Amino acid sequence: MFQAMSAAPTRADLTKFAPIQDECPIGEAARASGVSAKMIRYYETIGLVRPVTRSAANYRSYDAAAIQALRFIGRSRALGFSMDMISRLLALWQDKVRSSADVKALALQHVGELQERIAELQTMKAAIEHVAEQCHGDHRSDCPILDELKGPSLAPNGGRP
Amino acid sequence: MFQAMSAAPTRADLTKFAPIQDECPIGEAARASGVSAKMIRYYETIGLVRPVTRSAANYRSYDAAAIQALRFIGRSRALGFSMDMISRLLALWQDKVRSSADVKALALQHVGELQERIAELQTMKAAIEHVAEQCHGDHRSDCPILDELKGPSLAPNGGRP
DNA sequence: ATGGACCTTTCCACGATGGGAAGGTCAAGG
DNA sequence: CCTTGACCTTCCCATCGTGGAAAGGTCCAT
Repeated sequence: MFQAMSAAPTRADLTKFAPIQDECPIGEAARASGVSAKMIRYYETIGLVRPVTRSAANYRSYDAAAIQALRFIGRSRALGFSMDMISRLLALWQDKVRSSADVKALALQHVGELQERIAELQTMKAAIEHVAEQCHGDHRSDCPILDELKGPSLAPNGGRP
Repeated sequence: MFQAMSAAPTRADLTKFAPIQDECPIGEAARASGVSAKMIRYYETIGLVRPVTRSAANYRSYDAAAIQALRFIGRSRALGFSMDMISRLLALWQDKVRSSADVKALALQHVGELQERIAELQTMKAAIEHVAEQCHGDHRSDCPILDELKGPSLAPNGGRP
């Protein structure tokens, strides 16, 4: 990569990033995609994105397509998709003959998982709010919140009547 | 610990757990508290709970108070409290002269954090549901969900008119 | 005395992210 | 030409809470 020169290439020519193809180093790709350089490298090591070409100085070089893939990942992360799902979404995205049904199924699965987590958190919140309501919340030490956390007191006689 | 014997103790006496004090090894404490043995050891290493006494064979020995503390932690975890908050809750619990106001403040802070996370997840969920609604979800490949993830297409002229 | 259930420590892994060190490279300006 | 500062590279470590597994010691019942 990095251009096929007809004359003998100078050192600068070899190490520079080719503006012809809109290639840029990782920092710029990070800014353009909203994904940190750290994460871009990480996504590469776990195989979420394909390794990009390197400059003569071993710098990663990103073209517009690579940057768009990173942006795709970034937005997917922001919507809470797991790495695993993102990997599948990326595959669908790049598959010209995908069915939108497959994409929708993934999205709805994620919605379901989000709803599950929301319900869990709401259950926690409601439980805490419930006991907190009954806590006078003043200088006194007795506290239904701590009683709730302590759990059912162990019957001293072992439960026998 | 493990009893002060008046006569010369036999080896069995030294290694056995004292039933007088209701002391038990970690497995039983785990069953009794609902916290895994693994986690009990972890809580000890991070200083969340005080190291318990050991038998002559170096086995951890839990009494009723220790088990109740573990149960307290387990229930707090189940309500989503962070280790840090649990540490403060434990301190309040064991503080005879606490103010219930302090407990309530912690609880309400946690409620606020839960609400924040719930709102985040709900935002994600709503965004996905919104685009998913517009996806026909059939054999065709064009898909507003992927369009959303892809993000705003880069203007080919760089945004200039 | 043997076997199986238990205990001990230590190390590794996850998912996703950040921090930092040590060393190479690039571009601009003196 | 050389320096400087911004950038790149790899590698290691930490997070948080949990689990798994290895390697070795103990306990108890048969």
